[in-house]
Amino acid sequence: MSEPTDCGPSCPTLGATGLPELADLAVLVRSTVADVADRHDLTPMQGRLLCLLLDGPLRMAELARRLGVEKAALTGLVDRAERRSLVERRAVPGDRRAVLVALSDAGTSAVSVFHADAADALDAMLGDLTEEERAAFRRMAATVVASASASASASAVG
Amino acid sequence: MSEPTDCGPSCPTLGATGLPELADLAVLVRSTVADVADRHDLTPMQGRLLCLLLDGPLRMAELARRLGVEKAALTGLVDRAERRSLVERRAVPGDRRAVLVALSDAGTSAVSVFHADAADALDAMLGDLTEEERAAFRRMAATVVASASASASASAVG
DNA sequence: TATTGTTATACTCTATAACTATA
DNA sequence: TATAGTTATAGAGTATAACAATA
Repeated sequence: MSEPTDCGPSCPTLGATGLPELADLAVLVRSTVADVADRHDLTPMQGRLLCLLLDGPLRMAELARRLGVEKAALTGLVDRAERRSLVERRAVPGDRRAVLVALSDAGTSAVSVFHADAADALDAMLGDLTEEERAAFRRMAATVVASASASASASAVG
Repeated sequence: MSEPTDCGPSCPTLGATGLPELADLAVLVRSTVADVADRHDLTPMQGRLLCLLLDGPLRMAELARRLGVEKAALTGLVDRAERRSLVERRAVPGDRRAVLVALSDAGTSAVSVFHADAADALDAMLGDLTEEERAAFRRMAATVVASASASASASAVG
């Protein structure tokens, strides 16, 4: 009989989901954010979409790129968000093919409370770590995300 | 005009997805695991399902609980995995209502390579951290996940 | 011709409610 | 009656391919 969990000295321990700690953490973060979104009557994806628009309107193509979905999928996401009056489509002066997606007033209100609550919930998730650990953890998370973005850009260029 | 990203001294910086570092990290982990699953012709959810069965067969109810989905949703997940010959439904001696879900031979092969590749990919994701940082990071991730599981059990009991 | 976005289609994942079979 | 699981239904999210309009 094989022993699936005994895969060598560097084998990541099987956690709650049978995957490495990092995968378990991601599942936990996801469900935490999903709960917050749910309390604000948003889907998790709508939460992400609205958060991306906090800094200003974006074109469909750019939004799709940042969300990591195909443009055809984004059409549906924006359709549903627009139907719920969270965002609006605007024309781009000078290019009649393009579409700018912007937060509506309702979307702006919704996303500010959602963003604050999500940040609080994720903060609370780290409650068992010391202040120093939390800071280190966030810094390392940011490092990892940044280096991943960097290699993504690099492979897109090269 | 409001400045959505300026929400006070403890405001988590808007990252790649407009959410805190932890949310960005979760998105990154998710997409990394999804890529690995895709290379093995699995959906990410099938990957999780199979990993949970690595330690042995589980009942539908227990599997649903561990995956964090409703039992009705699990029926579909198991249907599709069974249709692809990754898992099989077995009878539970002594309770003819119950169903045990077990890895098939094909599922066992599939999950071992998937699990190893996912672990490697997540390891590689931490490549920009030092050895000590990686260890600390994994330990903190495990702590956070464990304390979340603990409070989940506590609220289920109390 | 190339680019921007939408439509058409098909799937996975998910929840809720109603149901069947068994305990 | 209570529990284990399925069926029915509806909707979100996703990809691929084909398309329209504009550049």
